[in-house]
Order: sequence, then C-alpha cells, then structure tokens
Amino acid sequence: MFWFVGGVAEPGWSTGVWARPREQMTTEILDAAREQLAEQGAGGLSLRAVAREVGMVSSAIYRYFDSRDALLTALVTDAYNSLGEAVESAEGSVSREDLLGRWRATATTVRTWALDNPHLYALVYGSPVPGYAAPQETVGPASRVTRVLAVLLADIARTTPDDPSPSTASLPVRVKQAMIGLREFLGPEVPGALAMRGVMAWTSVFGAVSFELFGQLENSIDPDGRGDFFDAAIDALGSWLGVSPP
Amino acid sequence: MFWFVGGVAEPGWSTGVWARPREQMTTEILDAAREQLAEQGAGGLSLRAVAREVGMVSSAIYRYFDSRDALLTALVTDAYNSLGEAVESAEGSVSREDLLGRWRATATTVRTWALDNPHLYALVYGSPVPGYAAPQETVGPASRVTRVLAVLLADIARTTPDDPSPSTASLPVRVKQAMIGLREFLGPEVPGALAMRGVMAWTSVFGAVSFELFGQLENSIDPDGRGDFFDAAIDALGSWLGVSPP
DNA sequence: TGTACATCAGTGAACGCGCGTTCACTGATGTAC
DNA sequence: TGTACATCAGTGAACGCGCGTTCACTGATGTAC
Repeated sequence: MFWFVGGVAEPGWSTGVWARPREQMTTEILDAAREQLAEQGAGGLSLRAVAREVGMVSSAIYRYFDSRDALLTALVTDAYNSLGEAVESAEGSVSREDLLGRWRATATTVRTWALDNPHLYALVYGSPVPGYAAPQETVGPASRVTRVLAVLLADIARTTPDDPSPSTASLPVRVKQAMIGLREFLGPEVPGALAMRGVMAWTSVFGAVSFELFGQLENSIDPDGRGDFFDAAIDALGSWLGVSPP
Repeated sequence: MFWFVGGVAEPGWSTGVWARPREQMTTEILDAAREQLAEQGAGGLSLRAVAREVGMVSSAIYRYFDSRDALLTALVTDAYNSLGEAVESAEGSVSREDLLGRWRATATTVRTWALDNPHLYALVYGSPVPGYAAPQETVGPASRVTRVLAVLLADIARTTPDDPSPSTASLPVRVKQAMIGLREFLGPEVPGALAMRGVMAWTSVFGAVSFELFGQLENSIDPDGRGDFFDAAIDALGSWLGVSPP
C-alpha cells in the first residue's frame, strides 16, 4: 500500500491500515441509508434494509455504527455539512462588495439544495425524528450555514449604517434580551434591529422552502413559477435587509 | 333513549340509533391516536397501540376506520379544523376596522395553537408522512386558516390602496403568472404586490413557528423571550403588509 | 305482548412480515520475531 | 523467509418484540310483525 512507503512504524498504525476500506464501506452504508431515508422517512430508517442494500448481513452494520441512532447522527451531520458547503461555496464565489448578490446566493442555494435533497432537508429542518435527539456533535455542522448569514449581516451593518426600515428601529427591551445568544454569535457590530430582521429573513427563507417542499403551496403558486416567485421574495427580503439591487 | 320520544320511524333509522355511541367511541379512538402521535410521531402511529389504549382488541378499530391511513386522514382533518377554528374565533373577535389587531390575532393564534399541539402541527406542517398522501378531502379544512388571511388581505387592499413598500410594487410578469391560483383564491381586489407580501408574511409566520418547534432557535433566541420576539416580528410583518400600529 | 330476525360492536386467533441488537463463529489480512 | 499471533470484516442464528389486516365468531341491542 502506498502509504507504506516511508516504512515508519507509527503508533496507531494497525488502525491506519484498515482506514481506507473502512471509509469506503462507511460511505457506501451512508449512501444506502440516504436512499432509505427518501423512501421511508427518518422514522422508518431500518438497519436491516440498509444492510440488505449494501449486500451484508444486518449485524455487520455494527462494525461501522454503534446503533441506529449513531447512523442517524451521521446522516444529520452529513446533511448539515452538505448544505453548509453548498452555501459557503456559492456565497463565497460572489464579490465581497456585492451584498445583494451574496444574499441572493445564500438564499437560493438553500432552496436548490433542499429541492435536490428533499429527504435530507426534511431530516434536519422538518419534524423531529420520534425517539431521537440530535447529540451535541451536530451543532457545529448545523451552524455552518447560519454563520454565512451572520458574516453577511456584519458586512451589511458595516457598509449601510443607517436603518432602512423604521418598523424595527426601536426594539423592546425584552426582545433585545431574548437575542443575547444570537448577539454573541453575530458580534457586537450588528445592531439589534438588523439582527432581528436577519432572523426574520432567515425564517422566511426556510418557511418558504418548507412550504414548497411539504406541499403547502399546492393550488396557490404554480409549480413552474415557484423559482421566480422565490427569487422575487428573496429580493424583497434583501431590500428589507438594506441591500438594494444595483 | 331520549331521541326516541317522537316515535317517528324515519328512513335511515337503523343507522341513526347507533350514531351516538359510535361518535363517542370514534372520538375516543382519535384522542388515543393523538396521544400516540405525540409519543411516536406520525410514522409510528400504530393501530394496535391505539386499540390497547382504548381497551379494545386491535381488529375492533376496523369497525371505525377502514385502515391506518383512514385514521391518519381523520387526524389530519381534525388538526386543520382545530387550527382553523382557533384562528377564525380569535380573528373574528377583533373589530373589523382594526386591521393590525386582526393580523396580530391571526398570527399569534397560529403560534399558540402550534405550541399547544406540537404533534398535530408537525403532522400537517412538518415533513410529509412516508407512504401517506393526504387525500382530496383534507384540502377544505386545510384552507380554513388561509382563508382568514385572504379576507384580511382583501380588507387591507380596500382600506389602504397605496403601496407602502416599493420593493414589491412592480412584479415581474412570470411572478404574476405564478400566482394565478392564489389570485382566484384572493379575489381580484387584492393587487399582486400585496398578494405577494401576504404569502411572504404567511411563510414567515410558519417558518418562525417551525423553527421554534423543531429546535432551530436553540442557542439563538432565549426560550423565555420567544413570545416577545415573535410578537415583534409579527408587528414588523404587519407594517410591511401596510397595517400600522394605532 | 311475544317471538323470529337483522344489525351492529367487539373478540380471539391467525396470516406473514419486519425490526434492533447480541453472540459465538469463520476467514482473510496484516504484524512481530 | 517462515511461522505464530493479533486484528479486523463479515456470517448466521437467535432473542423478543411489534406491526396491519383478515376472518369466523359471540352477544347484545334493536326491529317487524
């Protein structure tokens, strides 16, 4: 094996030797699990069915995942990372000065990712999986996508200091207090009113995506025009955030 | 039996005699199913567990519901009707002229109902139940709550004819086309820009509720202050819709 | 008023099925000397 | 270079469990004459 070359007997060597095939099998299992997810939903994810799919006996899965919950956690983590990467890459390829472009890229990527991976979106942003509580290790990946928005909001605050919308200019004290956790995340340069509009824009984006994906837009918005509708909504939210079209 | 009094032998009599206890047992089953829903989620709803709960043998449920899916449909219908009634009653008790009050009542009732019935909210607004497609009969109850908003929007259009937000004043043709289904629902008096803001406010409300209920607000908004935060967001959305505080 | 009949609710057994997890095991592959 | 040993992946049987649905049935209740 090529990583043998140096001939150095490192500690942890014996585990390193198996690392490559293990990784391969693990992703194969995760892929099968994702297919399962699409057909049965998170609640119906079955270790035995996954094992069948990859051509193993059910107990063999336990070589790779401690339990069904551990497999679910891996799926959740992967989903957050997949969305996070997609958004980071799309938003990152826009010029830093183009605030509206960055907002558009962020929001539309959330939607397109969700449409491409409806079952993963449902897994992390839909109803909680009964009997399963996402462990602490998922919060890091989960915050990747929100961090993109946080940086964008900070940049908006820096370049457009005056408040474009008077409706949230003065916030009640209790509302400001409720947002302290968020403020630590955002940093001190983002004023409270903008922070609040950020959260609202964020919930609006995910609300629209959920409505579209979960069938709540039926008989209201024509399926073929939902992209256009979403884009228009994104721009309206953008101008509400204080970033106008060029 | 007291409804015997008249002594009139109507056609359909034999079914009418059993109607009362049937109805009672049916609601008992539905209540048990709702408890089940809270513990296991929609995917894990089990006829046998429901039967156990009401003290019957599992096959007896089939006297009341044709199948598991039929029971699910009844739950979905009931959930929509419950939310619909709550919103209609709350919004209806506000003076017709108080547009902001009506908007506030509508939106906050959606949230409080959702917090009171998290499993029912997840059933109808969360991830689709795998293997179950809501039949046509659920669309009537489903539209009750949106109809309240539709009437409110029409009233807003009548009293505040000028557009408060320039960002959605001129809509692209394709967006207008996408909303034709919605326009039939709203009626012709609501201009396109307001219709669009209505949908956005609506998705924002449900997005915020979903975020709160599904755990996406953790580490961002303090649990104790979420009501205040939501209220502030509602007012911001209200002023965006063109209804200002008095 | 009394009796034969119809209608309904609920029973209990059975059908074939799938599930997560455990355990002792077989082989193949790599390691140490 | 050759051999004893350790490490890992995967097997196959078994554990106890729950599921939706069908079916022939028992009784109770109401109906018709």
